[in-house]
Amino acid sequence: MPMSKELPKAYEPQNYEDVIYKRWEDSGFFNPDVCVEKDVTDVNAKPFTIVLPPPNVTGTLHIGHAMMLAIEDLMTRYHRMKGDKTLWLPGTDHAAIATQTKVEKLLIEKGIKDPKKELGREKFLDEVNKFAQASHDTIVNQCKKMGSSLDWSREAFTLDEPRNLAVRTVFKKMYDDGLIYRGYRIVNWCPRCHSTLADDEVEHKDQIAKLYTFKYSKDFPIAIATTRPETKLGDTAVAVNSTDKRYAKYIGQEFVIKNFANGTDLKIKIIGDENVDVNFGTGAVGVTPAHSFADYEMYLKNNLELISVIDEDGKMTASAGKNYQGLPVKEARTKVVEHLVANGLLEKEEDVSNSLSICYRCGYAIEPIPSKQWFIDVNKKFALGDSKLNGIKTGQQVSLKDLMRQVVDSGQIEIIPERFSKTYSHWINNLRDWCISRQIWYGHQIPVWYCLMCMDKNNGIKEVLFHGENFDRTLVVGKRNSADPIVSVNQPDECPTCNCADRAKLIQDPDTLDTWFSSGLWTFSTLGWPEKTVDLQTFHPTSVLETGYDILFFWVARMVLMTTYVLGDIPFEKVYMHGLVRDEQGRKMSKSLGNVIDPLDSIAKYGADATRLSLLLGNTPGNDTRLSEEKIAGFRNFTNKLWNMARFIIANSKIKNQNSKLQLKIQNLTLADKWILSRLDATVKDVSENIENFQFSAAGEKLRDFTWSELADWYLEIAKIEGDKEEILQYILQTLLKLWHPFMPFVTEQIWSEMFGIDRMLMVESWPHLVIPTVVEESLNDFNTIQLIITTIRSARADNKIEPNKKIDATISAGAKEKLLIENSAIITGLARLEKLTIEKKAVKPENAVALVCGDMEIYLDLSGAVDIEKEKVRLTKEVEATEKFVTIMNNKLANAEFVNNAPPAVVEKEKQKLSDAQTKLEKLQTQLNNLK
RNA sequence: GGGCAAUUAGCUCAGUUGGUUAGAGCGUCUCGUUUACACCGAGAAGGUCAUAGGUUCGAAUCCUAUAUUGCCCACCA
Repeated sequence: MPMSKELPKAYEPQNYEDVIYKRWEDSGFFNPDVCVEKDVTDVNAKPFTIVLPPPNVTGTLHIGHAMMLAIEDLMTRYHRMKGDKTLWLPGTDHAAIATQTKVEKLLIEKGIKDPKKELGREKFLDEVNKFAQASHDTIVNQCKKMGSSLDWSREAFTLDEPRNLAVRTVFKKMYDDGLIYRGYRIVNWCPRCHSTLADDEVEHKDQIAKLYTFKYSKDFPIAIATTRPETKLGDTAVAVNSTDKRYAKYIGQEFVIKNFANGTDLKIKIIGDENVDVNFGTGAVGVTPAHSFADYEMYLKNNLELISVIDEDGKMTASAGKNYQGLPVKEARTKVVEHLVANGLLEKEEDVSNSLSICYRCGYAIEPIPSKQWFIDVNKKFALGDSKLNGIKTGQQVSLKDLMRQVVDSGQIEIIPERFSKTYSHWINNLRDWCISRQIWYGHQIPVWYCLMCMDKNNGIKEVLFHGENFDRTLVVGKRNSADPIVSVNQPDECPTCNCADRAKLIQDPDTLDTWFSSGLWTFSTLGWPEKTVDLQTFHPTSVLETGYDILFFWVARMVLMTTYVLGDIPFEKVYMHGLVRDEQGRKMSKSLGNVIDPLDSIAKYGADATRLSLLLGNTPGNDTRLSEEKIAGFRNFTNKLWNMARFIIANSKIKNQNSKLQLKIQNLTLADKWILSRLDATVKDVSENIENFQFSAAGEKLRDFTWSELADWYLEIAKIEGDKEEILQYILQTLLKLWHPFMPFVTEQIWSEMFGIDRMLMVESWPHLVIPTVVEESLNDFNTIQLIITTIRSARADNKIEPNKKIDATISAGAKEKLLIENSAIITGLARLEKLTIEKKAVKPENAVALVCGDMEIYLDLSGAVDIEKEKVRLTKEVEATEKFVTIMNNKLANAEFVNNAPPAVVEKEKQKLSDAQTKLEKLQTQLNNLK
């Protein structure tokens, strides 16, 4: 492959990106089983695994996903180059409620009024699957556009057959261990989604509500306050604090209110409860066991009656009386209030702020209603099988909560940033049993069957068994004598109780599982569990789980729960949490605000590399970050800068380096060479460390600073002056491309291929190591001296408005540094644009020269009368003042015995050096100032 | 109501265990078509690190209050 020396002047990402991705993919190197011949072959290659947090198949990826992909690809590419056996495993999530809701909406827009009813379960699911497939394809394409080096051969879906088997297997195991149970209790119900929600799927929105204070009837002795008068039709008690002198005497009494609010009769028992706040409202609470979690607790404690007055559609039930039956809650509220007013029962109506519970998927108000549902018991103790958990023995009695808490407390799982560990612990402490059944069709159907034969032989107890539109809602069946349903991984052939083998009599629970049940298994279900696969053995526990802090509870905690329970092991060693991507004003990006940055647009306009950099740099772990188009454009500029640096180096290189096994000759290096190499080494070291420590932004910033401010601004310019640098420039460029590759894979790979052809891919090159055995501290200082001289002269030129093209003469009085300056005078002359440079040991000020202080040297510039003496005086005076101030501060500091005695000697020594430097400088400045006068 | 965070240059943010005369990018100003790059180069201006106390030889950094902002959790009816 001949070297192309004519690279285009500007880097145009769209000309290369797709081609490069295809080349990567075709190479097979995304798959860790495909080996690469490495310079250093590590037979014991360490596995490094990340599972991709599966994006929901509800649509397309947003910029937050792009950030996730950028960070994970960075880690993946870094570890791959380091020689680890690196797997980044892709997949998508069926996102049950979200996807079903979305498809329903789309079908309604298409003109189907009630999609579920009109299509039926099977046809409706066909529609959902079609949508999910299309969405999946878009997502995969977007991942590729971002340059994600995912191993597509292992792709998984939370609802595919292998994952379904994992779900069924875990369900059965949990049921057998007594951790899954079916119970009748208050659940969060979304009347719009027609399903239960887990506690953490409920969001809270602050609102101003009306608080009504009233009595049930004229004869009732206690007034109560409520924001939901319509629920009072289901009240069965009034709770007061037993220490409350006003009401204590009533505790234990029962009152009957005839035809409350023209609805129904109420039987109210007065109970004492310590949780009632004497100072809020009237100090008395109407207890509605069926529609309040708190009241439900009182119901259990006090053996009250439970009357359900709101149904699954958010409408009043028959129990509320026939005047209310079928009314939406808001209308019922109005009606109750009207009654209270009309009968003089309302004592007060005031505005209070409280929080409204809403569904996190659709925003609709949640109703707490009693319902029979499946739950996971998080407090029940069970014997843990094989334990690889720190501090928990095999066979030990533990609860799921114990497991979740222990692995983080013990440090076996590290959460980054650390503060999220606290949030996590707090959440676990407040965790209640997890309601896992959902009354929707899209998802893993619960692996439970009921035998109709057994149920027919009922003992007279009736209950509504199932929910759901399509299921016969009037199906009222008896409780089986044997209370246990049939829980099985696969459809049972016969009923173990009555032995009937008629499959038609065995009906499966129509409900599906919470989507997080299946995503909780993600780290091991994707690796083939419940089969004992090589993948599972090799890649589990995974190394890092990288995700947004917004799903710490939903997902991260659930994975910890499931994995510790099922495998007795942790799902991942580290959790790295990134923040949200916001717009330039700090607002959330949303379609309605029109402030969305679509990653695909950004890639099309600025390239995938620039898009990635804008998401990787300038932020810190766990903190939200603001993104603007200007920021992305800035990084586009940088990719172009790198391109042009490479263009320059390649164009000036005579070396046809086909194998890149470049042996740098460390002898015969100039000062600048030593400097840049030691800076490069330091950069390699810093960048590696930063990446290992999850400081991706810091890593990228250091790399950028090296690339732009040191390599481009200084060394490349020096290389033009000193010449004969092909070898070292090649070395630097190659190393630099490797370092940048995890951040911006496309442009680096493209440059690499311009140098070596397409047969050798940068993606699988070895991560660079250090070349200079020891850091040459002296070289660094010496080079800094040269830099300082050049900047000082440049600055003086600018201050005195010397034309950039006009060359001037300079004399440097250098003392001990004379030799150094003579050796590097070409650099100084070139970069400071000098005609003639004279270096002397002793200061002799030429005629018409302006004098500058530069460290412990003096510089005289022949500006041929261009100097503005007055301006120069002002400048010098300012500098004298600043230096004087500093000298004073340092003098005081060093005169302070306590500082000298207490501070570490190294610090004191450093301060002394600073002072003496400053004093030398001050003397010279003052002399110069005096000379001007 | 409880908890967590943030408050540093005009803007966006760094500042890793207390030892800096407090940094970067963008923006601003001045100058510039030097054959890698105007998606560029050179130079410059700009901050009493929210406020008030305290600890310390030494505080942007640790502690205590206060203010403002954001987020999370929570059954005050």
